[in-house]
Amino acid sequence: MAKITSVRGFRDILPDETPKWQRVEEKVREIFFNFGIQEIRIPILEKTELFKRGIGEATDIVEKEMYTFLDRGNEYLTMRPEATASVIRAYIEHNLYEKDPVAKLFTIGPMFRRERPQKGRFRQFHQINVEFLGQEDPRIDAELMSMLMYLLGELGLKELKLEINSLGCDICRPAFREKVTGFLKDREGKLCEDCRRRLGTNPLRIFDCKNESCQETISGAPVILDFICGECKEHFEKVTEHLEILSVPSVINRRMVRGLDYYTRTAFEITTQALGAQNAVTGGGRYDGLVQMLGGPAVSGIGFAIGFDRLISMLSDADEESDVRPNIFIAALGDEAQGRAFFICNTLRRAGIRAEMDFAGRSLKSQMKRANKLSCSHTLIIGDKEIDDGTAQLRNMQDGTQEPVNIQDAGALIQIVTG
RNA sequence: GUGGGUGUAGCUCAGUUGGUUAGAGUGCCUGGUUGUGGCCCAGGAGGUCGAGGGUUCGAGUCCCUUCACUCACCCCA
Repeated sequence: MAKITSVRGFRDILPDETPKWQRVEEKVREIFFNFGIQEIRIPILEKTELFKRGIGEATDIVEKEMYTFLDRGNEYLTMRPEATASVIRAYIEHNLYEKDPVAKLFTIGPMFRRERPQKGRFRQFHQINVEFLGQEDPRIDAELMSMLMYLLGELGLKELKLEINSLGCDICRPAFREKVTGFLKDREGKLCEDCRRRLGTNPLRIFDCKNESCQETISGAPVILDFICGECKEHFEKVTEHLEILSVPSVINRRMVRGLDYYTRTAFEITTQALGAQNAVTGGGRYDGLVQMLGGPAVSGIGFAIGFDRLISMLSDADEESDVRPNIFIAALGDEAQGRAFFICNTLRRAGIRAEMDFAGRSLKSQMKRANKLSCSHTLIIGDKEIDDGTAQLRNMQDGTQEPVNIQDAGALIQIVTG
């Protein structure tokens, strides 16, 4: 029979790697708890309309990357390409703002985008997502980024670069957009094919183009920071000011724009050299109009998404500490001893001790080898001799010492093992 | 969607100008002790050489097609 493989861009995370994921998740939860961020769990499938309206029809994500299908109920559904829209949808749907105008939420889970896979990019990938809703104060922006840098630092990441920019608001961005479009229209011939297309769809993205000629052209273009309105300007200044107060190093990247339409004012990105071409570990920003756009009240918001897979790939394998909890292997010789071992093994597990045994009737030597491989702290040896006198040999695998223990007395055994 | 690279044992990889039975290391199993792990030694299992077609007396090796993986563009986390 031919093997069935996983779907392209969808991968298995094998037992060797899962402890790393668990450790990161544990740390993340701990830090979020201290910052008062609560978990929300949202569905993987949403109505397609949610993302069209939330992320923007003209974005690459919606235009060509979503897993969208017609459900049997004749309704278009989409596997979520990001979490923010869903979190906001839930926030509105359950009237969470009536209960508490301020909400700090996180969610962790898989996202789906049908892109060509490469290093740090999968079709199913995982994000750690945080949304702060109902607070417009620039100190919130600073706090959010500060926490993020702290979190990544705690996880052991080094040489992170926090880049920030302001994208303006509904009032000042359209005017700026026109300015840029006008400027570039005059120089259209110097732009690459993609950028000429962007000129009509999303001209601000041209700032991100890596093509040299485009960069040269755009270098003379107006920059959004020079055009944002007074309020946006003040907001941005306060953000940088409070980042400094918290000693969070950041650089202003006047050309950074983001690929999702909902961002307003503060936009940021954290990059690292360690990831290859897909160098963004985290991206985020403010989205003051999104809640309303999705049918909710006028509530402002800011959030970010950490690329979980990318984060994991940056963590060295070396700093993974091995589990030192007590761990016993029960080596049994003969049918009767095996029966005995079966009972003891399961009793120990219920008493909170990790216990393993072998059912294949292997030689003692082979069972010892297995105990060693599983890095067991102890091995309990039960054979005919032990059945006869009601004791078993308990071997300490570190120093090789052995002592007899009463196999009827599980309590005494547990005591020795847990030391 | 576009371009480059790579497909040989569970894993990491050798394999010469095309030549007989395709190798190594590691992992796995067994033995070296009648009931004792790590180190060492010996043996064993494990491969449709990604798939399909072609050239040839003969293909892992050359050619074509295709698929997968991978890196980059694009875009993003």
